[in-house]
Amino acid sequence: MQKDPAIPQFDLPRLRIACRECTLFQLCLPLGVSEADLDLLENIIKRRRPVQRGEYLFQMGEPFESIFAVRSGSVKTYTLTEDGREQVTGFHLPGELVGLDAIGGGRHACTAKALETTSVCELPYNQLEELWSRIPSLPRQLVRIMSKEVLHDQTLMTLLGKKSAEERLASYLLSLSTRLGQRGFSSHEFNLSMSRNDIGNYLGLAVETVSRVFTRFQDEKVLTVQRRNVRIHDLTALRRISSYSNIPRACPSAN
Amino acid sequence: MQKDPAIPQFDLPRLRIACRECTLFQLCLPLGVSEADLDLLENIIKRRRPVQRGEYLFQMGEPFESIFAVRSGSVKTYTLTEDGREQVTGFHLPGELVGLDAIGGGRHACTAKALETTSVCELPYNQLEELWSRIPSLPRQLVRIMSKEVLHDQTLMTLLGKKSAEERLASYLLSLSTRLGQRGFSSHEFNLSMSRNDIGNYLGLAVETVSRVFTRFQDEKVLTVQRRNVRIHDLTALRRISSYSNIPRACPSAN
DNA sequence: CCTCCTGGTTGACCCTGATCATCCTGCAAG
DNA sequence: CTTGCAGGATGATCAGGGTCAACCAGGAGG
Repeated sequence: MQKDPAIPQFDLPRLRIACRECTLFQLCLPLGVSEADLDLLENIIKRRRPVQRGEYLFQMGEPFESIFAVRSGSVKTYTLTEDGREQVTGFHLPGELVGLDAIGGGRHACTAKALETTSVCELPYNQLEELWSRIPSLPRQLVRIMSKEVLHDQTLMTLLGKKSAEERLASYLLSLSTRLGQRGFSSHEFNLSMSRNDIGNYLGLAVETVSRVFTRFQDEKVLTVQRRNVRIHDLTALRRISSYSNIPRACPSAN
Repeated sequence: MQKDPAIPQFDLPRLRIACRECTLFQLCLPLGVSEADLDLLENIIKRRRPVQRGEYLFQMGEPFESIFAVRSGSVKTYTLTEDGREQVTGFHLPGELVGLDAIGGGRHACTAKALETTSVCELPYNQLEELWSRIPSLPRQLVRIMSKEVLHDQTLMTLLGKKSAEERLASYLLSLSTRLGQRGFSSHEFNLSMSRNDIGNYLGLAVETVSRVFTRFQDEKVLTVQRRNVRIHDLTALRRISSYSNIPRACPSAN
């Protein structure tokens, strides 16, 4: 536990990393914003002290104020179903935006919780909107990001509707692998910041099934896993498993 | 089959319904656009001749040019998976936008096919973007709509990941019922424009299961269904079924 | 060092829903 | 009227993965 007051000399410079120096520049909202306009954008960004594991960025039902960009660490978002159970809606890595689903409703539709020590940039949405007229690439990029989000969700729907347990976990690991790779981390060895419980919840599987499939993958020499550490040995195999090729009997080719 | 050339006196006035007279105004993109700016928007809208059942608005892989607003009828969108099978990603009713998932990628990520005779407004996206500087409420409304789309997809993920066959179909019918209601149609009797096949595909169920659940609902006097016609008798029951209340044993309340 | 506790693994069993096969129904074309 | 056919319904069987129960491993705290 740290003290609340400002922590001046040490943390401040670390927190003040400018967008133009940020390694995530290419993956984040500022993409396409000109050098000159970047200052305008940076002025509204609130850079927070790192969020500790288990702490919230925001909670479901809270009035919507800001969207957040993950700078380092990872965040899980989840909703509560009518009967109070958790539904994990996503895991967010550095460069990804969190809170987009709240723009339309005015309140947060999900809760965002840090899975590990995480730092984020907070973008007050009202101020962001005000910049749109001066930086037209800003709304354009936001819409593009949201479009990709929709696309991603559709992939997930296919996964949940059509894929087997093995296909789901393989797809999931591949997604993590490529996303981590794009961010400069190793794409064949990494630590899972989320529990088996979260993974299962996200993939529509029971924890036990996640465990079993992990061991099956291990038996087949596709990867090694011990606790949260994953080492992928055979990326090709993983890809083969993930794109499900259950022999379609006669290709019904619905109308 | 009609001739290609203009069809002047009869069709033109019907096709030229202005946004301000459109019953879908409240549900569509122009919401929030001022009376004065509406003309600017209308100038870029291409109103097409009705699309016949089975015809395409666009197909997967085509370069992205426009988004579409459904004016009447209905549209299904679907992608093809690696092995050539169909994955239905959504059904679109009047007032809803189609093609949003292509903005980020430059090509259409899904195919949009009319389920019945359908009329749409085509909005060339480049021109739409150019209007943003003059009509700031336009990008704001678009982002809001996309945010709701993301939200909707998340609900669907829950459905696919956690709900039983009965819960899925009940949720689906309720969604249709309310959406049709909002558009001035009856919310307790309607015709399904999509086949059992499409429904099953969308909900992650086999056709046979959809059939069986329909008959089960009928046995329980929740609704009557013959072929495509659905009459809901007990909306409350349907709601009860849809919000799954499988007694959670001990509420694992994952961390 | 022992204890507790959370998160993870493994085994036994069962149930929901997929698959396969057959049949039914309404409709369009000849 | 007959034929053909797509879409839909229904029954029998089977399996993937959920559920329950027990067990294990590592880290925190006394």
